[in-house]
Amino acid sequence: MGRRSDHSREELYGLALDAAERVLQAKGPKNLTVRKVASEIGYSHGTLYNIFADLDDLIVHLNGRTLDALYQALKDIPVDGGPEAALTRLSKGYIAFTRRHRNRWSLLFEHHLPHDRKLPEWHYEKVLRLLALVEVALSPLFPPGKEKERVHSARALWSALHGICSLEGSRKLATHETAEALSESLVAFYVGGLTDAVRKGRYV
Amino acid sequence: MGRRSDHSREELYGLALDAAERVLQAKGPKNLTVRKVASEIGYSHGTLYNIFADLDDLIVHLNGRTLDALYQALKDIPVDGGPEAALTRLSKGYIAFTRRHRNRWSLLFEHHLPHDRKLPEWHYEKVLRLLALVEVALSPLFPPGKEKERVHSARALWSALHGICSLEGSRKLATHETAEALSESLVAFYVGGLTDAVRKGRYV
DNA sequence: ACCTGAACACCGTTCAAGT
DNA sequence: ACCTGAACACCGTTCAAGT
Repeated sequence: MGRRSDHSREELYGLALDAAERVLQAKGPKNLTVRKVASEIGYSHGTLYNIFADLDDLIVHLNGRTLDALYQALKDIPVDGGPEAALTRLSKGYIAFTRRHRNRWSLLFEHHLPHDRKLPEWHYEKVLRLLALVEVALSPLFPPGKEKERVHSARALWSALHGICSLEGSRKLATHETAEALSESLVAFYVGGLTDAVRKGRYV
Repeated sequence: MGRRSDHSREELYGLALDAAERVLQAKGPKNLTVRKVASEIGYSHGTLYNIFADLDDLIVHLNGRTLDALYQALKDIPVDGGPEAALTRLSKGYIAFTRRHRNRWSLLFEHHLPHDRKLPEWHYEKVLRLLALVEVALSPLFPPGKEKERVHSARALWSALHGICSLEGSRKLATHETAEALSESLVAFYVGGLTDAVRKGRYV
């Protein structure tokens, strides 16, 4: 056969990732295959290798879109009313996203590149943009000069929330505490302890 | 061909899981295949289906062993010196385990059964046994009658620690905070806030 | 009763051949 | 320049056939 040029390279890129998201959402990570994505967009499987280096590369780009979608879901959440209120709202938004997009969110964290390959720089930028939202929510607790401590707390809370959603989704926690309940108390006690430490001048 | 009975069914079960752990540790989850495990123990791949229902079933049993190994690694950690000290020691033990057995630990949490299948009861018992260690460490903070609140806190801390180790292992946190540092401050502030709340009679 | 290996329906990846 | 599909080296799973 040969060139069809029904779609430009950019269109094909978008179509492929749209199709990949549909397959992922409907059939789960195990069924996200090069061949299914190709057939979904009406091209042969070989064509996908013109757009992506391989399946790992396709997934990395798909995960980039998931990070963008997560940012869009969280970026307009108000951060007034103090750290605890702000972080509780952020957590609820995050939890809602993981529930609505369970498979996309799972793939984001459960897909691993081979050890000799690294994620592109833009992946980390997308993550940092999300972490910045947590840092803003925490900022009332950290005076200028304590940026490193604020970053540290944002990482800790982000990781903790990740773990809560991860175990809820995988149903491996052996009980039925909701992610909301766990994160709410975690945020409350963590911010409580942090506030107290800050008052005494003890950071991290 | 036919029966060899070089090994009893029980021996075969143990040999297969030993081999699976070796393959997993050396080559990662993606290379943990029925055929590689079978060839590792010198049997044809068909034989594994006499011992396990399928690959998922083999992995569930392998994960059971990982939970046992984790329990063995944590069960003798002293819980004296107060909740913060005890939880810090538990966290360090947990983190060390995830580092030493990265692939086994990843498979434990990243393997998912199809939606219509559920984990065996003994899996949850093994998880509960681990959570009980956290509950014991927390017990000085919870008087009799507050068991539900203690369970809740143990779940929250366990999930949070899981998230910290998970993101560290996957290198998706975009920074180089160690799991030790994150968990140490998390435990300190969480226990600090919890202690304060308890003093004021406010649980969960 | 247990074990084998052919057979089947899938994979990811490559690449000569076509337009 | 782009696209196809055969080819290859793998998978998981089943099961008739052998001992």
